[in-house]
Amino acid sequence: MAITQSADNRHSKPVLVAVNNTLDENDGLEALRSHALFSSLKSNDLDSLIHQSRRLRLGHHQLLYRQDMPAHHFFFVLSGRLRLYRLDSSGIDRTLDSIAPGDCFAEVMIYADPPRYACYAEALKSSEVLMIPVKAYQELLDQRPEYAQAALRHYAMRAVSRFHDLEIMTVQNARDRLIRYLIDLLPNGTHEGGEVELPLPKCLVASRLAMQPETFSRILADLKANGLVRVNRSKLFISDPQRLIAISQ
Amino acid sequence: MAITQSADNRHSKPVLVAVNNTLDENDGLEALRSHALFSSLKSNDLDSLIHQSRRLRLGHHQLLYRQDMPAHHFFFVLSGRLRLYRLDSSGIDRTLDSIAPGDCFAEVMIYADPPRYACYAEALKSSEVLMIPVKAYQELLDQRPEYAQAALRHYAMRAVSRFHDLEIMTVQNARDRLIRYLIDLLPNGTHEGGEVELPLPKCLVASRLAMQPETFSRILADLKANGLVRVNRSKLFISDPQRLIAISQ
DNA sequence: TTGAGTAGTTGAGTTAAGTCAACTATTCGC
DNA sequence: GCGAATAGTTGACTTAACTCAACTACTCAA
Repeated sequence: MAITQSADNRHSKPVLVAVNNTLDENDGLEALRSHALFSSLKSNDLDSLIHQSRRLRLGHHQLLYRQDMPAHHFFFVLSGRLRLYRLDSSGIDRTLDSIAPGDCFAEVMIYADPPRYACYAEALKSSEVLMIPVKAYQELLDQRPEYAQAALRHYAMRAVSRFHDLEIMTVQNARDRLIRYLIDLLPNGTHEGGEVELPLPKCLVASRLAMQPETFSRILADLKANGLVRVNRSKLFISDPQRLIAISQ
Repeated sequence: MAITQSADNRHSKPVLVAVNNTLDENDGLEALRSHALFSSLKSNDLDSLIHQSRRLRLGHHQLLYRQDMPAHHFFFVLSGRLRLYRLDSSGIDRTLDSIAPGDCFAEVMIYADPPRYACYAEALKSSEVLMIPVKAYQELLDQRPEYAQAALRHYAMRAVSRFHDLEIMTVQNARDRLIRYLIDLLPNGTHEGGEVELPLPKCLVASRLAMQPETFSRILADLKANGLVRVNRSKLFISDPQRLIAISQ
């Protein structure tokens, strides 16, 4: 069955209206089975949850949900990439996070009353997500309270991760914020160099780090000129993270 | 029995060494019973948890725990006030949160492996905290998995709250960050004015908002000169929050 | 109560980062 | 593969915020 959704883009558009395709294909669900939230679930419990979920395709810049909208679903990213952002009273768009395939998100407001999304979520490119009904998950937790431990662990990690994000933002100058952001993207910590891919377009990384796109561009050009990073589109190669850290002081 | 603790202050000192006073006094525990984490606990389960906990007095500037220290306890504030901070590689002290009586904290790393504290915690003035052993709480959750739901709700709220803190920090100028910080301190939202008390000394609020103390002082002086706030030590009176929001654009 | 130490304020000069504008490069839909 | 729209870069100029310094006001403990 077709995915029914209002197809508008950007801030102006209505969002998810109704979706009724059943999830008959099984591809992409291995990642779901190995996610920390679901790996402890008994096979039939997970199957039941998946059965009640829907697969949803999103186009470039398509909005998945709005801030303060009642939250009936949470999401698992099968492919593509999404971003979370908030709009303040003056309508300024503040990017707060990006979500990659294999990530589970939007759980944050589930236990608020009434449950509402804490931000906007939109696709950065064409993406596919699994919509998991909050009600189905809560019923599962009611039946098997031992599953809550995995959820607890997941939330605790998320809180620590946001705490760390906040730490970076208390760094007072733009260059050092950017350097710390890049270091955190390195998979193997600070001892090994490596290639990192910016999880957002540069202008949105700039917004996430509370600086102007021009400032971001200039800082990156300067790091490049000093041989600290090599830049190839959204891919950055950092050969010596220790040197980067050293200059950020 | 006496509280045994190395009594040094500030960054140099060792911390909690051993504590062995039993919690025989009962005052201050009503707040604990009404905390979201514990209010759903059966009376005897909570009593057992309290029985395994210890009351701890902290002096002004005394350190409770260090970042990366194994986390054997989490804490409930009975009186006083604490702050959470991190030290980066250059030793700069970054204040990230303050904790008031009735708050429960340090839970964040409990489910990491190995469980470790994600930051430093120190008393801002003489304070009293309840040290709850992580092990005792985990055993309780193992026995009664239904209790995990309350913990889940608590963590979810914390994650949203950190998310919101992050949003403020993506605001690019110091004045608007300070205004949004003040607005968030108002108990009744933005429609009513009121008096707020800064939860940290001004120099630490400045650090929390990624600005210099001088900048903080100048912005506050300017808001005062424009009749937007009245300042009395750490107490601020905001008569018209809407006007404050209006100028922050 | 006093005096040392910390916290907060104010001024003057400097610098980092924002703004505006012009331009180039890239992406995506047709 | 073309062209419009978006994203990214660079330069010139302006402004917000930092730095350093001098000072005042608290706080706490002897």
